[in-house]
Amino acid sequence: MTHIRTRFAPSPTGFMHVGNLRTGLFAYLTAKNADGTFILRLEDTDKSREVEGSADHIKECLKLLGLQWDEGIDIGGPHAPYQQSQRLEIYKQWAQKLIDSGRAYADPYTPAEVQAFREAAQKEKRAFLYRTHRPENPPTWDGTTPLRFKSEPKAYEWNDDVMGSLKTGPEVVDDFILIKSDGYPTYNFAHIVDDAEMQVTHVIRGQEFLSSQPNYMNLYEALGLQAPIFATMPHIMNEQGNKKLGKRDGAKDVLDYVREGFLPETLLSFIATLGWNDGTEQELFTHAELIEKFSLSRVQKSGARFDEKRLLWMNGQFIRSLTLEDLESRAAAFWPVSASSSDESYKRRVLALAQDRLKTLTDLPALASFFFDEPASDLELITGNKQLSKLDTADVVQLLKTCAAALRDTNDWTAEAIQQTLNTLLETTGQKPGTLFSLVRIATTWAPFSPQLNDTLELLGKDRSLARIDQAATLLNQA
RNA sequence: GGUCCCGUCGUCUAACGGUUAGGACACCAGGUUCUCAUCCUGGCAAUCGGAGUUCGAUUCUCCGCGGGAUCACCA
Repeated sequence: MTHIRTRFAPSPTGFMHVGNLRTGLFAYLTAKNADGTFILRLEDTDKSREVEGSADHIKECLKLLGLQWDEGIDIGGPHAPYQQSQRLEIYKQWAQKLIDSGRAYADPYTPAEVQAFREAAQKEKRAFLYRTHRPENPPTWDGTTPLRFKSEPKAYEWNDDVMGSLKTGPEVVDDFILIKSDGYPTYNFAHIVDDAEMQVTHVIRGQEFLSSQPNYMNLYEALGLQAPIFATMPHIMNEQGNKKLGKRDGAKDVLDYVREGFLPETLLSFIATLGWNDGTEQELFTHAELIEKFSLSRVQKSGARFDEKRLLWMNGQFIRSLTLEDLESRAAAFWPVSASSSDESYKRRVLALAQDRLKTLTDLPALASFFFDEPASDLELITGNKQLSKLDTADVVQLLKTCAAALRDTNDWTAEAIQQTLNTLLETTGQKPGTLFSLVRIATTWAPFSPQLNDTLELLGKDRSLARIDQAATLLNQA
């Protein structure tokens, strides 16, 4: 069994979205499932598109999901450097091999001239092929013009670990640029050199590269290299399902999801199951389970649509699976400002009541602010209530006073004792739970929804609960 | 337009050529002495079309149709 080595090789041209990250995740899982090596390489060969801070962003995203690389930028390794802009000499050496063997030549055309060829082809509704314009006596390459690969077109048939058996005709193989006129290699050249030097065994990448695959195989042959195993990931489609997920149209920064209260565990499980399943009916996976169960052969061939509803559900599931202590540390950044003066044990009790209700951590303020702030009263909650609107205002006030009195006499202020009192009130007042409980709930929280009444009152405390009920009675009297 | 890939409920998906085509999300209905959730129960809902191979095709082949990708001195 050969030692599996995979790599994730993003370019630092902006933020990562779930599509990018999934490619990285599957490369990571392929390696880790086989006790292999996961490499992080930075493909920064296009200086004009480079975005400041992207490299840090990429590393942050990987670390967030626990995708620690074994070799790569920052940490180095036996094939350092892992940043392409620092490997220019290596590409030049490999390029020289191709020049020497007559498989690379200086491209004498200006960009405008190539563009003219392209447009002519387009006009005739043909695919553009550079090699039909290949110069007969190209000048010696001096590094000021692009260096092109001289292809040897042929048909290919190969196996892809995800897509299965694939084949193409010779018409798709073309001469492509190896080294740009600025001295940097193209992706097409650099990644092949690096994968060979770094002994990458499995090349895992998105479907957008499928059509250039024959070119790569032609280059492998020209370089005398054995091609690695290929695994092509299907696209993740946008919410409408009509386009590959991309930054231009709505794809979100992965870190934005964290800012919006999604757990890293959710993101990991969600991204993994977008196009992969383990063949059982399991829906949620931990990091360890993914490593254990992942296999490329169970990756879907067709594109999967990004479904935010499912993400939301999954996040709720993971939130509920956390211990209270864990949830508390995750929630730290999401409390309403009014909670800042509250102590940790109180906040923890609030969380215990909110845990079942959270879909994202950003829901916290809406769910719990009345535990910290005095809520603004909203009589609409009473007048718009189906049960309560049947009663006269005077009756409602009287009811509140009766409740306040009974609760005031409740000495042991626990959820159990409060429930006892509330049950007794049901009997003495003859009201239905839907009327009585709703009234007290609204009077003490002024929220459209809240945790169970006895738990809410217990946590608010006796004094605060009674004060709010009294105030509600006063307010209604004035209305 | 050329080339390549893909095609099971609305969505994500399961099904050695033999299943009443299964699960999950979403949605709908009911239950859990109050709201909102959670949780539980039930419901709705799919093999793109046509040929062929076969005793038998979601599954294999071909032709359509539909969707996507690609055709850069971007990756």
